[in-house]
Amino acid sequence: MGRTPCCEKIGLNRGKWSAEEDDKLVKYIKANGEGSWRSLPKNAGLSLSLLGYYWICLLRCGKSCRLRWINYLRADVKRGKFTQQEEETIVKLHKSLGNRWSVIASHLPGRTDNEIKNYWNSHLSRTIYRYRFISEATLSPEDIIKIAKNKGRNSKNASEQPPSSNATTVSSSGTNALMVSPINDATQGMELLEPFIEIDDDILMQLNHFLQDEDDEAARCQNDGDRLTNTGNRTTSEERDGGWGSDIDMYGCLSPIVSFFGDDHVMQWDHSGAGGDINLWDSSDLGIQSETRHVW
DNA sequence: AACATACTCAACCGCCAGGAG
DNA sequence: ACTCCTGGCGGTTGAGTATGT
Repeated sequence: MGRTPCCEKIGLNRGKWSAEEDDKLVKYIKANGEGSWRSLPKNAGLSLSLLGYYWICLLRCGKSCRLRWINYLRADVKRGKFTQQEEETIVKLHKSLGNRWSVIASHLPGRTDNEIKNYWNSHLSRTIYRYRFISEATLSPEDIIKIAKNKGRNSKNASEQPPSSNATTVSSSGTNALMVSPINDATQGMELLEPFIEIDDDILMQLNHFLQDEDDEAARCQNDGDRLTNTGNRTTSEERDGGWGSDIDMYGCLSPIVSFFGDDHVMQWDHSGAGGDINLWDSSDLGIQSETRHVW
């Protein structure tokens, strides 16, 4: 015999909770305490409705009652916008704990796991993935939050403040061999709305190899006495490779996978599967300029 | 003004662990 | 030892809303 469901699927009252239902639930729990969720709907009177001449049975599921109480009706539930400190705590804890929302919530008094999960999914996660390459090495929680606030459908709005530029410049040394200019260079006037996908480790590795190759090539060019134009602490790519260079600025996951922002153009790359080629194209140039690179 | 698109978040779903019998 | 029940958790959905075109 299989498990009986927590509640009957037929005759359930679903959807938004009415003020009347909230009132009944609060009064019942204040009188009888939490627990016994299965029997609570009936005991609390969250079950009977008069329809014409008939009493009909529309039970709230016990789990639904529990969720409503825990997430919204409890006296100690804090509502409203997350503070800067709370956001930083979420980012830090998520980095170490992952999607263990209840544990994260235990560090944020008054916040529920559901609320934190929603906030993460709608505000912070996309930023993390878009800026994964940068964030893993260089972005502080504060920067991630600032970027998250700067993104969204209003991202074209010039009144929005770009994120801070400190701590976002990395040298071209290191595993990723990236030279990243200050974030605000890239976010100004940029559309950050494209759908994202998570970059898996395989893609990461391939991209890292690709970037390493590019960096090596740049080093060879310098050794060979190629004339490179330096702008501040980075080098433009325009004078070599016909525009495809290693000293590129990478800012995240534009569709389909990731984009690079050079000095005045956007480069995207497409991934054709495990190993093989990636296709680069300059999306800021309507005349499709593309190049295929073998990366494995 | 109307429509399309993107975003938010309350609520639901299925799974799992632990306890009771 | 086994079954069943309950509470708890994380993932997902979809209605409502905001914003862009």
